[in-house]
Amino acid sequence: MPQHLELVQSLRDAGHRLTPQRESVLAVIADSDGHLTAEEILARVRQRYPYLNKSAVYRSLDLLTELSLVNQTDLGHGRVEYELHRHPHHHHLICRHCKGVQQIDQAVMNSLHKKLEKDFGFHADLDHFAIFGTCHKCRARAAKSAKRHTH
Amino acid sequence: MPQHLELVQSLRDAGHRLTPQRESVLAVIADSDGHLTAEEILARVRQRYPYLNKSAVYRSLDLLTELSLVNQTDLGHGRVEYELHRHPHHHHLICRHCKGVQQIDQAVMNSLHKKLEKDFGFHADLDHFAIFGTCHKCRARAAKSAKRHTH
DNA sequence: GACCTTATTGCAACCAGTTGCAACAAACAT
DNA sequence: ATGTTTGTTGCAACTGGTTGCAATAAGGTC
Repeated sequence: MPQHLELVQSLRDAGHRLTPQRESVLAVIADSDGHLTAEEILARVRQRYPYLNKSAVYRSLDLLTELSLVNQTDLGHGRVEYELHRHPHHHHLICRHCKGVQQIDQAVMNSLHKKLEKDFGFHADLDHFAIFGTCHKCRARAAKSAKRHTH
Repeated sequence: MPQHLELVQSLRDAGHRLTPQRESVLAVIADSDGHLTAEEILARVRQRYPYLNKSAVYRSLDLLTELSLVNQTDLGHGRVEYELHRHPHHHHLICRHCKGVQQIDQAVMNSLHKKLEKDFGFHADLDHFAIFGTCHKCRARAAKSAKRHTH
């Protein structure tokens, strides 16, 4: 069974209706292996199904995210990026200063994930996480110019 | 020395100009102990300094965040919330289903923080983190209705 | 197949936040 | 004090995303 039909089945099993809009959005995401913005998804869907409103795209994406079929990631580019929820995941370290993005492995989160599960019964969506901070290059640069708290 | 003057000093030490706009924004945040939205900040600043544009507020907040004087948190309320960067921090577990927010202690992040520092030289802003996922109540509920992948 | 219920869509107005650019003013030098 | 430099602001237009509501259509029932 093609992947997106399997996903469509998850949708229906969860009690949601299958509309051509939703099916197209899901198919486009399943066909792509990278991140897609909502605008890209809208454009691609319209190639095969031109009757699509942007509200429907956003609403579909929110639903698919809620069902854990899709990941939403804000990499600080001013728009959210969407992709199929896959295993294993990776995460992103994003520098607030130089805007650089560095990919890191899922494994880094394993112990945190377990801890949240154990201590709080909370199932965290730690797949495809965006962590903001300062990369080692920018830290060195900042240390020079900052003479704070030395008075 | 009052707190916000100390913060003002950090601004100047980092090579930025001190404008009445920035000073007012910082003073308002330093005066409040909870989260403030940009709109609330704008309204409060205008009580003491009416000549303030919303762009200046957002630009000030971005700068203050970059200097680690302020935290920005997206708790899923549709707008970002701002507050003074304080120690020790806390974090939030936010349920995507019931939208419930649960506060957890900074300590949960300690080992992750150290690992990112050690392995990647990355200084993560893990203070005031928002972690989305599913709380234990909603997990139980979801397990019932989802018959996915059982075919 | 026709009917009914109610989830979903399209639309247009809206909201939070961003941007390009000309006008302005902090900080520094004279 | 005055002038110069250049970082910062105000403004208005814009962007990505959301919302309320009437119209539509998916999926179930007979």
